[in-house]
Amino acid sequence: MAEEKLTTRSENFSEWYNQLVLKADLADYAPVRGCMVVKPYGWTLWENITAALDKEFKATGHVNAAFPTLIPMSFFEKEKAHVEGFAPELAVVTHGGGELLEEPLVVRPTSETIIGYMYAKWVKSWRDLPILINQWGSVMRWELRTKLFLRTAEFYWQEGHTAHSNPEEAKEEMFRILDIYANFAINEAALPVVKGTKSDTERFAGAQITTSIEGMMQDKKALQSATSHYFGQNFAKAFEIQFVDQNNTLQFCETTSWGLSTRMIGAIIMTHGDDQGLVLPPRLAPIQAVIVPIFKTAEEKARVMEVADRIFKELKASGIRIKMDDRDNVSSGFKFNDWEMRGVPVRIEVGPKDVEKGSVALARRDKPGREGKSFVPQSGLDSAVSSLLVDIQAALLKRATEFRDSNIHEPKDYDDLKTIVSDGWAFSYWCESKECEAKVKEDTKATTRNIPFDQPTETGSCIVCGKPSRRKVYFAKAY
RNA sequence: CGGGGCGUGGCGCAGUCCGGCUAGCGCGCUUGCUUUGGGAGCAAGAGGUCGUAGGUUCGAAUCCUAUCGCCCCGACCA
Repeated sequence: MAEEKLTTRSENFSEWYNQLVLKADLADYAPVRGCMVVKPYGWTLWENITAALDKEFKATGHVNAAFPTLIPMSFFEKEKAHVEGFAPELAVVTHGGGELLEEPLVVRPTSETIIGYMYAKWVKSWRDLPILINQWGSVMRWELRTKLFLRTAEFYWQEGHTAHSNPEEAKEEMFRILDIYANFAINEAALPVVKGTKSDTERFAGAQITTSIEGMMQDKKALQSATSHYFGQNFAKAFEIQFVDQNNTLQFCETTSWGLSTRMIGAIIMTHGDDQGLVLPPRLAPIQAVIVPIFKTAEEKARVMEVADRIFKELKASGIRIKMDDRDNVSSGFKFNDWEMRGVPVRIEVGPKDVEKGSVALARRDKPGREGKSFVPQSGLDSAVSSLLVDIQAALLKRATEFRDSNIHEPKDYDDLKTIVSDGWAFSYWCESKECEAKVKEDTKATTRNIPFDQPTETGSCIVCGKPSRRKVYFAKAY
């Protein structure tokens, strides 16, 4: 329950975020360092996210399965880059049943290895391909610096793992999924994201190509919101995932993996939230509209509740996720603030005056105060609320897109780049060398986020070294 | 891992330097009455091995030793 004012975003963005997560009732700190409890309200939001994605995965031919949490340590040593990437953050089980284990077991930080092992068992012929499996679950990475939803030791996600007979099909899969992520982010979460390819240094451990969607948070830092990887034959060779093709030749598979996590919730918070609290996109909000009845006397209560109950039933019947706040131990003013903290898109106030006039007060969460409040007739309220939800969804995307666009700049020279990334994203030509990337990071703490797919046709020169460059990249400080 | 800070009712803190009666305060919680259109008021209550263990002392939240944990700041990560 919300009881006090939030630290404002301008005072301390990080503190604003920490307080908001707790006060909006999304999650709480668990007794184990770096672990979180996702509370029912936060989990319902996650369920709405998973439902939308799961539908798209299935529509594109994927099926769900479950692989074990524990993975033999030796599996990680089979792919060199993979083990080097993940070794520092593995949690390892050394004992079972009171006995020291012969081989330590890793609590999965991601499942490429065990799934690769299983795929090797399952794939014999080109007829077995492609394999398109997704898993919903949690993974563990021993993080040193944690933050609820953005970086916790254990987090929830989906990981898709596919095996194909040729590189074209595998790459197509990688791009198909990235599109699903981007469309989800834009259309469901109202997050304007950029799609692109990661640089060599930012690539996933063991991948040949990593693509990502990147969003800009209100502090102008970038947040990688989902990734889709093409592995080539790296994991197929490490785990001997082989098939006999139509010409009776033994071939290695081409594999991919892709994931989207509860970090998405962090992106929603930091993109849409304001100083009153959480602001949820209507399509994902656990509660889309809340009714706050207002009355003084028992006689008023009877009249108000009759109308409020009728409205509740009507809106529910029209498919709106609606909540009646009939608590009698807190004031109406408290309820207004409370639901604003939780980010409910629409509030419907019903008081004695509304009963007389046949109206209600509608307040939209994306425009706090008087500006977002209007008085509408009770008749036809279901369609009024439905269209308001659509308006809010669109307004959130528009606002976030304008914010992002007004904070991406093209630097004239290297000094200009330094200035830009101190408070925004820089978009510029880059020669794609590790050296220039490292120099920017050292000078500014900004990293390359991704190289967007949409590129100008003409070439340019690297913003760091001046060498001829084919593509532009986003530089930004990132979470 | 390096640097800084903190452990006292559910939460936020005071008290610790300089040991002393029954460990306080705010918020929240319970009950009752009055309230309710932007974070209500009054009254009466419940709730604490002072992180843990050991030591010094007539007496320890306070002094000593050890230990555990958490938060913040610096190198990797969805």
